[in-house]
Amino acid sequence: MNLLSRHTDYAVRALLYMANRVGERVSSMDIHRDLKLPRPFMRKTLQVLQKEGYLVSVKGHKGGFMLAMPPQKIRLIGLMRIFQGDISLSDCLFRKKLCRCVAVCPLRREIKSMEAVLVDRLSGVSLADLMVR
Amino acid sequence: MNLLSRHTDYAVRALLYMANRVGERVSSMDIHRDLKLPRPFMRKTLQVLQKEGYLVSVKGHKGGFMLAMPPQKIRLIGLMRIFQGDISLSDCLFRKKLCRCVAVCPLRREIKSMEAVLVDRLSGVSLADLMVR
DNA sequence: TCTAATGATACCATTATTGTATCATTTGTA
DNA sequence: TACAAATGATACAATAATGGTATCATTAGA
Ligand code: FES
Ligand code: FES
Repeated sequence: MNLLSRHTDYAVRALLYMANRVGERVSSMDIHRDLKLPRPFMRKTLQVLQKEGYLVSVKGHKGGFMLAMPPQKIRLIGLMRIFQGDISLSDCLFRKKLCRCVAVCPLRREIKSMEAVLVDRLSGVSLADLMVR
Repeated sequence: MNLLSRHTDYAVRALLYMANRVGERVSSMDIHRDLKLPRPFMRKTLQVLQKEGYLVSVKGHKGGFMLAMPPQKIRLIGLMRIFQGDISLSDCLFRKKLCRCVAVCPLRREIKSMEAVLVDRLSGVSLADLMVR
């Protein structure tokens, strides 16, 4: 099971890269060169991060990106939500609900429990945590 | 996030249907008629269930399927494993690992914890549980 | 003014999932 | 015995999600 999409994956890597170069302007070219991520695709990732307020961008020659907030504030769950939508498991695991009334569903408590744990664990992870490796 | 594939979904529905008709032979046509599942596709689902030992099949005229075990023994996690493979979150959430050495990864404990909860919760759910709705 | 960068967007490719069709084989029944 | 109704096996097709490329306009430093 794949919890992260490429966009999320690349976002973390790119942000991590920039977190290690605070103060510098980092271009998509830099990241591409050093991290070997497919440039045009990852460029879109960065643009989204900029729109979402995670990055500050400077256009033009010698332009590039910089973190818009400290690594402690960037949390994995936030990035996942941006690129993969809400990680809710919804009311029912099935495509069309199985039980007459969701309120009586014997699976509901399990579903909510799983959901809570996932969100909780992922919320606990910040970019800063990943820097200390 | 979608935890169940169509095959798993259909498997549960079909098995549930049969669990309510113990002793009878249920054909794919019956299920199709009553549950409105796409027949050729769901037929494959049934064939897999047969191969995996969940169903006994009888070929020929008036043939069909029957549960090969009591509903208490059929667990959601088992069906998921068959149709969707292991639900392991693997060692690293990322496509290529982020950390020098997985052993030092700060995410590992979270990953394992999430995995354990998922498997645990899903293991707790049997077909019998879903019948009482 | 040239060049190297981002912004925006349209398009393409790949893969996974979902679904259909077909034919061989089996078996109850008229 | 022939027919019909079922599964077994398998190949094929459609769809959707994901991943990736290309292009052009705009911006700004040298
Ligand atoms: S409503 Fe979905 S399993 Fe009960
Ligand atoms: S090895 Fe994957 S995040 Fe650490």
